[in-house]
Amino acid sequence: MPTSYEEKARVFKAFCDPNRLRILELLRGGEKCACVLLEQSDLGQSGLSYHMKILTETGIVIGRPEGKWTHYSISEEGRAYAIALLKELTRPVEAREENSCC
Amino acid sequence: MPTSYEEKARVFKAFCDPNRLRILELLRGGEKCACVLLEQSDLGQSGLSYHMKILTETGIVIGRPEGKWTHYSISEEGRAYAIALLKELTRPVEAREENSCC
DNA sequence: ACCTCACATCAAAAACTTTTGATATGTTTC
DNA sequence: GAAACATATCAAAAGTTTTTGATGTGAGGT
Repeated sequence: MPTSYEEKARVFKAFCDPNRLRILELLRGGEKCACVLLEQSDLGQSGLSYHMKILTETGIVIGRPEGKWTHYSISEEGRAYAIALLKELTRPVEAREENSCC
Repeated sequence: MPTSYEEKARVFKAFCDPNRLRILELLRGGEKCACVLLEQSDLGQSGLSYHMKILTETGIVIGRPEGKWTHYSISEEGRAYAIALLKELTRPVEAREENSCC
C-alpha cells in the first residue's frame, strides 16, 4: 500500500476522467493496439498518449511495445490492487472510543 | 449503475484528492462532527465544507444534521457501490473476437 | 429579539489537468 | 540511408478544481 494520501489519490485519478473510462471499457474486451483505441475514442493521437501514460503509470493498464506499435491491456494485478485500496480506504476500523465531541 | 462515463468518473473524484482521503480516514473510526474533521485536517472551514459536499454528493459519505452541527459518516451503501463500480469498470468481458489489428 | 455559533455559499485567485498542434524519437520498409 | 509510420514529448491555450476570505443562513441560548 502506498504511504501518502497523494500516492493513493493518484491511483483513482485513472478512474476520474470519462475518456479514461472509455479506454478501460475498450480494454475490457482484451488487449488493444493504440491505433484501435485512437479510432474508437474521441481523442487525438497526443491526447490518447497522454491518457495512456496516466493509465500505465497508475498500474491499471500495461503497455506492451512491439515494434512500431504498443498494445495495451488491463493489468489484473493493478485492478486487484485498486480494488483492495478502495476497500481499505473505506473499511470501518475498530473505534477505541466514539469521537462524539458535540 | 450510472449510464455515462461522466457520472461514473464523478464517483471516483471522491478518492482522488489527498484531503478527501484524509477525511475518509478520520471517518473510518466512526461518525465525526465537522468540528473534529476541521481540527484534524489541514483545511479551513469553507474548504472542509467544499470537500464534504463532494463526498456526500458522490454518496460515499452521509451527513446527518443535528441542530447547529453536522455529523458525517461513511455510507456502507456508498462504499459497496463504489467498490462494485470499480470492479465492473475493470472486469474482463468475454471477447467475441480478439481485436488484433496490428 | 438579539447574539453567537456551525455550516453553506459565493467570487476571485491560485493551482492543476486536459486539449491541441508542432516537433522528436524510434521502427519498419524500400 | 531515406521515407513512412506509430507513438512520445513539448509548449501554449483552454478548461476544471481547489483554496481563500467574505458574506449568508439557520439553530440555539440569553
